Amino acid sequence: MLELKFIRKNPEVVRAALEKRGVDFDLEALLDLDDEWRQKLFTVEQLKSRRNAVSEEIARLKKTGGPAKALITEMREVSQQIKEMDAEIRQVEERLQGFLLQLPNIPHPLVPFGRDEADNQEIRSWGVLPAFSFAPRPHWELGEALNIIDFGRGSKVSGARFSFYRGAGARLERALINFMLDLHVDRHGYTELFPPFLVNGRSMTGTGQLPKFAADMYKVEGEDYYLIPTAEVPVTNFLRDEIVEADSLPQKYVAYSACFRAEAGAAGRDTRGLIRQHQFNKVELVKFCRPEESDDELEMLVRDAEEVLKLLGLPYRVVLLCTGDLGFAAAKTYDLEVWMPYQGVYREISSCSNFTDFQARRANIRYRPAPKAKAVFVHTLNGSGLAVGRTLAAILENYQQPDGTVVVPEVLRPYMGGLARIEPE
RNA sequence: GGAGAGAUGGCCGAGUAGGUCGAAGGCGCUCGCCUGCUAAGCGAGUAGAUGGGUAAUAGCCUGUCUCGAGGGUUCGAAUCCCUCUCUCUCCGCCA
Repeated sequence: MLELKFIRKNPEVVRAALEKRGVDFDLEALLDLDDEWRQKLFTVEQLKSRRNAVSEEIARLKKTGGPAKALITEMREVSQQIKEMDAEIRQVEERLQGFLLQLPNIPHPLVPFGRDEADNQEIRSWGVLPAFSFAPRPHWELGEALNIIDFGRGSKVSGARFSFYRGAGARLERALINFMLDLHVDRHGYTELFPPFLVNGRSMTGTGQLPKFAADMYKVEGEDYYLIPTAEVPVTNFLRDEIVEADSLPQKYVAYSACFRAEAGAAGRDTRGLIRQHQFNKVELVKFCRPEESDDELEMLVRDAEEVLKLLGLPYRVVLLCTGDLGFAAAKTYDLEVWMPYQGVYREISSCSNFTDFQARRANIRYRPAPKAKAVFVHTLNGSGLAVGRTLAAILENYQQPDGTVVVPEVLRPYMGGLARIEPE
């Protein structure tokens, strides 16, 4: 959410941001509404001021036995007016709030202009693409042949885009989660959280999923519970409505969670394999920091996520999203894309964003720069570190052998009971 | 799920026969004084949000709202009524 005052004073900045994003938004309507709101507010506050003054006067008169009758009658009238105006103002505020919640964040100045993902900028790449003496197979074939992933039973038990991991597959998934958590906790200094997987509507609004993206999420029927699409939601809302200690910043958290996505509108894309599932596992990194730190913190966040891929020996590249591809709440985003040999493309495996104060304003997370100073909004950042299902898929494809077995990356073996190679059972 | 108790400022905690209560007191914090240092002591200050005015960021003046949330009664509500949420205790159930 942007600050109303900021929009009021810098409408051209907001307009330019919307244009860069290619977003259609009726800024004029918002500004008109703001005008209307302030006018009404001023009028009703004058009435209230009078009522407060006269009420005191009445109290005084009653004490001294003076005549208060006429005043009371008059105030009855005024109170009625106030009630009506308050109702009007509430309506205007609701509409105003509706507008504000739909307004995306302003892109960081360094974000390249572009229409869609084709205009994203490659920043750097790492690793040597594996050379195969045979045609590399897709991870879903490998997974089924090795009997470590079961898509058929997943759709029987739940539906399309659900799956079971089995045997070494289940263990590999778990190994990846533990490996990532350990890395970020022990080496990168994050504090581990294990969050709730169901959150309330207020939390979803805090991070920006609601009200705009309700269709992408699962909701528990009849209750104010949503299945989280990412641990970003519970972890960012961890500090909601709080004023945190200045010297506690930056605060860095890492959390494993299952993630649930309805993926409305994605039908037909990536129908096979682990790439796009309704439920998947992810290890998420979340940071809260001072505004002046967030640029650097984003760079460090990306490095922390990259480290996972390096240690796993998976080739990847880092891409800076252009204005048109940038997410609703993000000011700047780097995607990490891992090499997928079967399709011969890089696929997103992590998305690392600086949300500046956009989420913090919605979620009301602040800190005091100095002991007596006014509390200001922190900056929030997050990034996958990494999406586990996609990582497992990448391992299967990159580490596959001519005989269909898959070599387990060195760093995961301690987590796999020493297993060095996955063979069919 | 059942029964009961509670929700007040950064924290603790007064305040219910409705009217100078945005709120006593304490702690904490800030500034100053005092003091070889530290501690103690003394004095002053110390909620947030928001509209308007003024001021080239600070600040200052002024209005409004906020005592869990929402609604109601009333000229006037922290105080009365209704609904909801959360917390605690006991019971039940359960991993």
